[in-house]
Amino acid sequence: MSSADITVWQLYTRPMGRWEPGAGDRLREAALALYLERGFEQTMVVEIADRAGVTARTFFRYFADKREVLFDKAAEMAEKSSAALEAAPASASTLEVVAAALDAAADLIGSDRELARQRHAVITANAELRERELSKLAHMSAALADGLRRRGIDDVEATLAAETGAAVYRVAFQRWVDAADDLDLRDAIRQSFDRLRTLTAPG
Amino acid sequence: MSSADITVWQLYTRPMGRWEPGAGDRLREAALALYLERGFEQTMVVEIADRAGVTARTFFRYFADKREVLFDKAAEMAEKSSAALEAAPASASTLEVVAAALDAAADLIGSDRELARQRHAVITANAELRERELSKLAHMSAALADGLRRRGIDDVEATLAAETGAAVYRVAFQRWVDAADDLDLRDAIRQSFDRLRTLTAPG
DNA sequence: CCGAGTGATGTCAGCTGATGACATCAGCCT
DNA sequence: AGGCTGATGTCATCAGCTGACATCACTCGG
Repeated sequence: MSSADITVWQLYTRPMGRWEPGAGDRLREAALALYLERGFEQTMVVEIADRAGVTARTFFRYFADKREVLFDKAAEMAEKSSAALEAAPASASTLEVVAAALDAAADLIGSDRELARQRHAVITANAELRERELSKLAHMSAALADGLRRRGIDDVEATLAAETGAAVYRVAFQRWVDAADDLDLRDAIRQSFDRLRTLTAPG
Repeated sequence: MSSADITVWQLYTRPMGRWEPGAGDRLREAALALYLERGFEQTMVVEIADRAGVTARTFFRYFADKREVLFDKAAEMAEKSSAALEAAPASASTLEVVAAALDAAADLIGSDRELARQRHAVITANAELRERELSKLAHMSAALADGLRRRGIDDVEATLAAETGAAVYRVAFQRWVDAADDLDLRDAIRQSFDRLRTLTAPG
């Protein structure tokens, strides 16, 4: 790294240690900012790394690929919702359990809609990122299905319930992001579930 | 291309024309065979091209990327199911229309289970390919939702019905591929729909 | 207080996927 | 015959990604 590449944090906030801590967070912030400014494809990994004050090699030590920098918190979401599913009362119906899991997921990202909007704008603008998002949601769905099976629900019903839950979440999230008023994400999920029941009800 | 790279078809079946026709099909076959033999990541594009008797540059003229060679027929599936949706009687309920669309899709791939199994084995073995498959299914779901909206169904219900249909299809396809007996894909879809109705029914 | 060990990072070399620019040439059309 | 077209080959180049190894501030036991 040449001296011309020294960034602001290096000049002003170098308290101790050989490197500034929090490289992962700096990379996440830098990536989101650049993806917003210039688009995902037009942003090179070395540029993200430069803005974060590290090398491209370090980027790939934190994130498996250029997309993952926007998604690595999704694992946490899957864990929390699985835990909520585990904690649901035994008396709850399959869909009630799924609803509880989605509520827990909503708690995690429902608090900062502006951040969610930025992320969503970047992701919807690029096919590779849309693919990765689908993949993460599918992973969450698979985790939920596993949890349901552990509750003794048979395989087909578990898979179907989890996939349906994912569909409900997708619809609710979209509505929440698009909403002009201050809609609560959990309310959107509940309403989405109600629509599903209407849809599949006879008549 | 050196003479050492000349493949069998070039030696024996060169009837006329500068190049053997059907390069796209040859590339599809070569790719599936190699992905099965050695795995997706371990197969290089140049190897697929060699087996098909073309160069890697030609591979990328037929397919946008290394994954797409397994998926470019999915567009046809989306078209056929959209057409079936269009053709459904006006009296049909939302879910009945979706079911008709899925039936049309099933017609396209339900006839060759062995091919479907090979493709499925390759795809499930690799994360990038699973991502792409989700992406294709999402594309089909979006097309179905569009068709439903054109029928006057409101946005949320259309999206929800299409996503639910995709979930039903996913479950049915998995069961069909795993089945030991000669299950019909369309029957599997119908049964999957029945399970959904049971699931969302009160009680 | 010193020397070995640790861990995060840098440096370097290299492979593979992917793309643009241009050349080639069989077959077709006039 | 001669030019046009379209599919393909050739070449150069870049960006994503990875393995191997070096570096060096910090830590900890002696």
